[in-house]
Amino acid sequence: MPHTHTRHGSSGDDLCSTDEVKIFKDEGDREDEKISSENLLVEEKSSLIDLTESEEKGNKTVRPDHSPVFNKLEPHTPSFNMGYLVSPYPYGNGAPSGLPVTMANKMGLPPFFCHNADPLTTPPPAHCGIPPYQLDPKAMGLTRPALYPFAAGQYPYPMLSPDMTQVASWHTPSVYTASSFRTPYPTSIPINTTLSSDFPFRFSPSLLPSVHAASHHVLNSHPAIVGASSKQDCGSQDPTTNNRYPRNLDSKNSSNTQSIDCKDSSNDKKKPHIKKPLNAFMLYMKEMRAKVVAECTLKESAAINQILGRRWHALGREEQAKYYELARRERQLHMQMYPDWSSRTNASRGKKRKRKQDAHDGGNNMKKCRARFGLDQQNQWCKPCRRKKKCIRYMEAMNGTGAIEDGSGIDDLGSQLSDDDDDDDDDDQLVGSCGSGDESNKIPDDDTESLNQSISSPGCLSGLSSLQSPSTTTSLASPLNMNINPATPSLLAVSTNALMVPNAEQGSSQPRSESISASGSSSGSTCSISTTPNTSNTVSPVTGTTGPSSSLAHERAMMLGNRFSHLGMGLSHPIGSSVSNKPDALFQPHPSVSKNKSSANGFNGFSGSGVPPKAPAPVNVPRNPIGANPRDINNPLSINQLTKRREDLNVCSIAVSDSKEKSALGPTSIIHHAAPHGYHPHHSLFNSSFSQHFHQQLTHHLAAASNSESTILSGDSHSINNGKHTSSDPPTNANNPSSSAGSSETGAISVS
DNA sequence: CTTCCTTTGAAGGGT
DNA sequence: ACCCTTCAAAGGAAG
Repeated sequence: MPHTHTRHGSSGDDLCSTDEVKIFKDEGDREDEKISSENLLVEEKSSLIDLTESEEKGNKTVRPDHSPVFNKLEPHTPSFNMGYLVSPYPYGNGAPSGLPVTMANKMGLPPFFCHNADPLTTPPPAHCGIPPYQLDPKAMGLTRPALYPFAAGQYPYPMLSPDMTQVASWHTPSVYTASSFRTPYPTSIPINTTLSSDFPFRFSPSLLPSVHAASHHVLNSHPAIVGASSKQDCGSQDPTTNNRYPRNLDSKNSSNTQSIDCKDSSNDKKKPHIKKPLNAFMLYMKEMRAKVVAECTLKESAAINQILGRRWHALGREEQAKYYELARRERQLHMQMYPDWSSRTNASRGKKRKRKQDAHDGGNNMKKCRARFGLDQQNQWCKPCRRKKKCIRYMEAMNGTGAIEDGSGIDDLGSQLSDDDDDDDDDDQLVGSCGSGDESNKIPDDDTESLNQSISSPGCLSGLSSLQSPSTTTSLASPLNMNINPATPSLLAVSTNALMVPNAEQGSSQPRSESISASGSSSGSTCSISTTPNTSNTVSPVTGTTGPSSSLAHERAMMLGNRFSHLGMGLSHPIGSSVSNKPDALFQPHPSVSKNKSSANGFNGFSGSGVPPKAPAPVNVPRNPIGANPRDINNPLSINQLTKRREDLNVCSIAVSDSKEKSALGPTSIIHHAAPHGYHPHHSLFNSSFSQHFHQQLTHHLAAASNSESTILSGDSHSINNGKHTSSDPPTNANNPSSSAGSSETGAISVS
């Protein structure tokens, strides 16, 4: 519900786009009220409302005291709940932790977060073993947790000293030089210094300290502006702007948007690129990214984002509410700062749009590796190609976009198609798995297509995930559910089913077996992953026997390993993880359904299988929000691939694959087996043992599987699922009555 | 050097 | 009203 589909058309008038508030209004507000004593969130909200109203009335300059909250920003006010006296970024690397102290506590931020019990002094979470530096209270004003001392490109995890440097440089413009921090609001905009206090964390991180030390920072640093001043490139530092801060620009941003802007608006240099205010999730991401990076050793943002997305869903409603609140404030502030600004302004960068479209049309290079090396040599494919990200997307584009002119697209399409029929087959299956299937399929597939399209996500994979994602239907905050199968624990299953079914039902030209196989092998998310090429030929996906067999099997095994590792990894919640003090939603048996948090829903899937049957199977287990389900195979494959631990698994999986084929079984068997063991709250344990276990299981299955794969699969899935997930399976099966193998696999997948 | 990837949410435009 | 698209952050990877 966070994103209840309440259209904000009017949002413009109503700055407060109360969407979030509305969202949580029912439950969230109540909860907030409950906890209001703690964090005064309610007050804030109300104050915000007032603020908003008053603001709407037109006084942008006069806002100082509107928000008690902001007033609370007063550095020395430990009680402050929403403001960020401390750098919002717990990590020296600049990852924001916009969480208010109280929030931080709730969210389980590491103790050091509140290190001296003085929020102000809170050192940047030297998460990862880096001892929090001691702040000199005297220096408080000056000192600020190393906010952005590092180059954006760096995630200097062990960032420690930065503080010192930062402190030293605090007053110097250079502070922001390399910072990822955004540019300040243009001074042109009349900003009341008091306003500084009003800045929500995103705006304020650097600003907060400013309350004491330098209000001037405030004036200059609105992150939203990627100012014309930004890079030297444009060379046009806005004269009006304080020169000291022009460099605040995020290097990346500056490079990207900026350059564009500069070129485009070379004429009007002064037009700074005003960025969109960050939404709740973005704020969350910004804050948690570093943490995730540290935990997972991932660096690839895409993968990290996937994890973050899961965590976001796993996040308690309250916590989310806070972020929504922050986001709302930020929007408000942004509105105030730039009354004339509209997203369309930035949207003017239609170029990007065109580019994307072009990409869809012509992404020749998408299959480059494929075309070049062929299926046989997948190991030589580039990583994306292996993941089939683009390929998938491409296919989706083809299918989704009305097959792109079939004939017309012949250039690219034709070439590609011609290039790799094999690939296409694969992709087709992928597509099929994704639900779009062939054009032939697609045509009839209104539903499917709609699904795909509705899924804004570019890739099939993402599509699935997004599909899974409550956001499309429900949000985390929302009681999810909404699904076909409330009971279905597995997003994947759901998504898969949803996508798949239409094809199957519509009697697509393709044999159902294919679609199933695709789903099975790929197991959904797997669209990307498993899209193993061979599936096209195989009657049953499971049968690794057909086709590219060894290499494919090998790769598939790897994929499985990766994915599986991912279960342990990305999702794994490090014990020490700051994500939440409260039992990790992801890995805890479902706390209390009573709590009725959406987040709770998140784990159901996992808990469902992972949690010992003893747990009363929530009858109506809502569908897991995207990523909420740790076992969601759909989740970031890339994550696994990027992870260290993954390597181990890969090795295992590889070995296994060498042993031969049947990787397809992997997912199912593995997952199911894992489940029986029950979920170990200690994810470390889970991880470590998990890989071994995984390997063993996989081996076993490989050995045994040769015979009765389908049988085993179905058996496993059902046996395992019988507890909570059974419900999930049935639909799948029901949907895919056709092939036992498919169903079994699907079921297996659904487990995840 | 630019774009992609990936996530969710907000917002605007189009139908 | 609904759907679709773009953009916001981030940083590695690929083109």
